[in-house]
This record gives sequence, C-alpha cells and structure tokens, in this order.
Amino acid sequence: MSREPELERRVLATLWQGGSWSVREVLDEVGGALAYTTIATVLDRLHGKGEVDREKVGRSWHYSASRSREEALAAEVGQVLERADSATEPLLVAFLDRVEEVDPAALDRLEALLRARRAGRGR
Amino acid sequence: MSREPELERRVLATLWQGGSWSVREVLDEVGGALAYTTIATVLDRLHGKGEVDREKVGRSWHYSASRSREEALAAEVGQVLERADSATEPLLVAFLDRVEEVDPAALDRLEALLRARRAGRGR
DNA sequence: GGCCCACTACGACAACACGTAGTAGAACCC
DNA sequence: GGGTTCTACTACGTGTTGTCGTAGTGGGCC
Repeated sequence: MSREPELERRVLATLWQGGSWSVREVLDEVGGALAYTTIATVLDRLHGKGEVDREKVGRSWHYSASRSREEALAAEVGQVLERADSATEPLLVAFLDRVEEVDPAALDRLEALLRARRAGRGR
Repeated sequence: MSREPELERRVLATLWQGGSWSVREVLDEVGGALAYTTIATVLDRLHGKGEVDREKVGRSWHYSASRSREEALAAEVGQVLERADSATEPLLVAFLDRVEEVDPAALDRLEALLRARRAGRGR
C-alpha cells in the first residue's frame, strides 16, 4: 500500500545512529557496491526534503538526521491516525498485535503510559 | 514522509462507504470533471493491487473494497511498526497522543484490550 | 434486424520519485 | 603541479499515479 524508498531508508538508518556523517562515511557504513555519487545524491535529496540537516566542514558537507528515528516513526503513525476519523477497535487491535510482535515488553510500558495519562487527565 | 495517491484515496473512500459500485456510480460520487475512463482505470489498478474486489453484474463490473477502512488503516500502522525494531517510548507516546486527539474515548477501549491481552497471555 | 449507447479492454503519455552513476571543475595535500 | 577528493549538475531507466482516447462488443430499443 505504500512504497519503501529502500536506499533512502538505509541512509537514514545510518544517520539515526547519531552524529554527523560525511558522504564517504555514510557510503562506508551503508556499503554495498554503490558509487560515491549515489550516496551523495540520496543525501542531497533527503536534504531537499528536509529529512536531514547538513553543515559545511572544510570543503565537504556533513549530514545529520533532522529528526530522530523515533520522531520520524511517530510522525508516520500520526499521519495514518490522522486519516482515520476515529480509533476503531480493529485499528487498536492491529496496533497491539504489531507492538507485541515487535517488542513484547512494550505492552507493559504502554499500559504504564496509559495509566499515567489517565491519572493526568483527572488532574 | 509518505505520498498520498490522492485520487485512489478518494475512490477508496467512496467504496468504504459500503456496498458495491459501478464505475459510473463512483464517478458520480467522486465527481470532479474527471473522465469515465479515469475512474475506470483507477478502479482497475486498485483491483490489480488487490485493494478492491469486483464482480460482473450484467455486462459491467461492480467494485467493492476488499478491506474495510479500518483494516486498511490497521495494515498501514502495522507497516510503520514493522519498520521500527522496537516500540520505543516516544513512539508509544506519539500513538497515544494521536489516539487521544482523534478519539479520546478510545484510550479506555485500548486499556481494556490491553488487559484482555495480558490475561490471554497467561493462559 | 439494425443502430446506438454504455461499458470494458488496452494503450498512451506526462510528471514525479528513486536508484544509480558519470563528468566537470574546484580545492587540497604533498 | 599532480593525484585525490568533493561538490554540482546532469542523466537515464523504471515504477507509480493522474488523466484520457480509441476500438470493440453486447444489449436493448424502435
């Protein structure tokens, strides 16, 4: 239902490790048999889309993620949720299924967060 | 961060109202100054992607959503979650924020679901 | 019984996103 | 000043989406 810009994701995954990276460093990390300019192009496009920041260091650019992995994922979830006009049962169930599958312990954290939120609401 | 096939979404939104629709009916509903064949093409592509079902009625096709709006949204949330390797706090918080924003009462339903799931796990 | 109309099947084309990379020219290190 | 390294620019193939046109076909109406 939605495309996955594979290479862009791999590059982003690299930047999400933190810090700022030169094109060459990203290339080494992402590896593969890719050309230097391929990575340079991808980083440039990502910069154009505002998904990464960059600053001149000497004569070269150093790139860094403009949002953390978590923020980016959260934004994506937000977009989907925004398309829904209500959080229906199947949606919630699907969410729990996925969370459990990906990170079972997260269910406990989720419950704790929920309780905290409920308490906050009463305030 | 993710594109929206605008026309496809509008067509899907129509089908999600329920029932099965002929091309002409969808055209009338989606409206605009679009050509009959434009809608026919979109429906055909959607059918090719498995997002809608269709059946012959007389000499024409009648289309219907193969998944409910909720199921489709749930699948999208699932995709995002799958990309994460763990359900981190910020992601969970973002999810709760959105859910509350979109449908406050859903937090209660979510908690009930969580509890049920926890009980089920013990079984 | 033939004609018209709606409908489908197929093909097209432009625009845009992505993956992938080459080339030219500037800058820097020795 | 020559090789190395970077950036800037350009390019091209493929896939997706929006948008239609055309040709053919099956029925129903006169």
